[in-house]
Amino acid sequence: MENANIEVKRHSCSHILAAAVQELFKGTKLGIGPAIENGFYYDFLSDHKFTPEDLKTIEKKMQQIVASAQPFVCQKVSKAEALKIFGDKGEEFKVELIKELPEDEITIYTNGNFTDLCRGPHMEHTGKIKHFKLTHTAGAYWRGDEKRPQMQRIYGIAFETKEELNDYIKQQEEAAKRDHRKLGTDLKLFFMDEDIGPGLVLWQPKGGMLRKTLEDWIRAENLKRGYDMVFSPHIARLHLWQKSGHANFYSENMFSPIEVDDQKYQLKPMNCPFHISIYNSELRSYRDLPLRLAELGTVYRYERSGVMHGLLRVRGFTQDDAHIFCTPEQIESEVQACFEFALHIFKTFGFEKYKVELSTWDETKPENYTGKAEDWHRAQAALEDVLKKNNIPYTAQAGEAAFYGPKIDIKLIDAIGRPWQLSTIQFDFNLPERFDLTYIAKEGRQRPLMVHRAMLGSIERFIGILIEHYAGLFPLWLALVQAKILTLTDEQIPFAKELAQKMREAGLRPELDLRPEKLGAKIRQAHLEKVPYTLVIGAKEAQNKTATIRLRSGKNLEGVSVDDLIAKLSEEVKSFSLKPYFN
RNA sequence: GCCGAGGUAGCUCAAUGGUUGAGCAACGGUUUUGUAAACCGUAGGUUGUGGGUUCAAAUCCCAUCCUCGGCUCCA
Repeated sequence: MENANIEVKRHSCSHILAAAVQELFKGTKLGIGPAIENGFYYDFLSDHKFTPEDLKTIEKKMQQIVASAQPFVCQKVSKAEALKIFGDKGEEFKVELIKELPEDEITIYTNGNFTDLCRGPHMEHTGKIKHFKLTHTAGAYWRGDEKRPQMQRIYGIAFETKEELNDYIKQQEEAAKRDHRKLGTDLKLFFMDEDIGPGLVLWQPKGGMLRKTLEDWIRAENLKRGYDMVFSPHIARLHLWQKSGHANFYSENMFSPIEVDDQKYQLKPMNCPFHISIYNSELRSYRDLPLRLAELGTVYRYERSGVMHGLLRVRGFTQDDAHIFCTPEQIESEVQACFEFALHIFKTFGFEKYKVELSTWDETKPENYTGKAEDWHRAQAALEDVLKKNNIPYTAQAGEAAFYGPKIDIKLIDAIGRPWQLSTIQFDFNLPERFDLTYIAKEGRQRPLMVHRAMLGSIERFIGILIEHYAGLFPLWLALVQAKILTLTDEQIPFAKELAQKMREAGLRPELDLRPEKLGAKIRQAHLEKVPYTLVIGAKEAQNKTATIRLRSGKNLEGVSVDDLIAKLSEEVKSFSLKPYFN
């Protein structure tokens, strides 16, 4: 009830915004202005460039419209009348929309001097909307088509109460604090260098440790599940990509070829053709299947310059890629295993907010796809089945499959609510044909099915998401530095070093802070570095071979014996626990 | 790629046409310290890069690179 109401209010807000803009900037043409999550926007075409100062002026004008409590008047008009009304005003975009409306009767809403094409409903008058704020402007193509004119979009937020509005603003500020780009700099994890190039990541030692830990883990998980680890080069003859078809249908996303000895080589945008070559390097029997080839494969893709985003969208990244070659009978169990793998990952890292999408073909246009209809049906049924069996809510996206096969995608929501794709399980009916993959079965030569899958998606993106998910407070097994050992005076240096060595020997990652600083300063430093456990070593501790553990919460545990400390920490690491053992 | 906003010390920011500055970090010294910042000092910059206007440019203009917010596209 309340929700429906706020939607209406947000939508009314966009009308008030448009009214204010048209009054302040004569000749501004209107695009569309819907309600969105948390607010609204309106698209405008104007010679004037809207600045942040303009937003303040527009907001003031909006407040005036609110104060004058103009009624929203709904009128039903014929299509012809509507075309005349908006045509006379020169609202070419509205005219285009009206022409496409199937109905003959069209509703328009008027408040004050402002009239807009609109399905409604609205509040009874403009005075009902109080708690809104214009936030930012952006460019947006008319109807999302980059060949059409680009308009200026003004975004705003709107809530029922002032408290909700302020809470939202505060929440956005909190989210900004856990932005992985900010934490990446603060915690010295990674950075980009102008001299190296956009979308190309440099990992500093702390970020490198995090990455190595994650990579070791995912390798081990792959091996547990019957994958074989392979390696492949970063470039290959352009010929390979012509054979695979990438040079044709994927060229927009590829770096230009490199010429060597009159031969063209291509930086790899994908790992598939390499794994296929490995498959083809031996004569395969049905007994070899399923064959699961996995690689942390670094790929390079040309991303348009405006789309890079920290670690979440880069030009060079490492996929935890694998290709499964199997018989038709093995599809169900392989898909099930992949999906369980994905769920295991999400559970391990404590991800709860994600959405699953099933993309299938458009049954009416089989000519747009490669592969046999029976393979499509079987694969799609297997994908759908596994989602149903596991009771996973999902969005079915008919017609969204790639031309080469159906897929399941899992997207995670970042700190400010944007979705990012991580896991994907895709069938590929194209490459086995192109590379003439076969295996020998009782019935003779058969074509294997191929499943392409990435679980983390890419190491870069996954770490970006992890940083935001934990706000930099990594669980012990992933923590760059697991315990920071602080000495009170120089007297304790030998014991501190001994403790650090014992921890290292147990496979833990300690770091020493032996500076002649006050304890408070060292504590503060360790806190800012978001170290899970801070170990304070004074005369007492050195004498008794103990440590005082300061937790992230600020709580202290005194007199913990070195052996107990190491045993518990090792246990915590081994269990991949999301909760600290000492708390 | 497109629209818009930006780029000043390692980090966060100040300086609106008139000698680039502060805090933190770094370095040197003093302090040997019990739970979120000890004190004094030193060094650090071709203001992203290239060009132009001007007696004079971080500041104005042009180009270019990079970053950010979106659009479009995607792991």
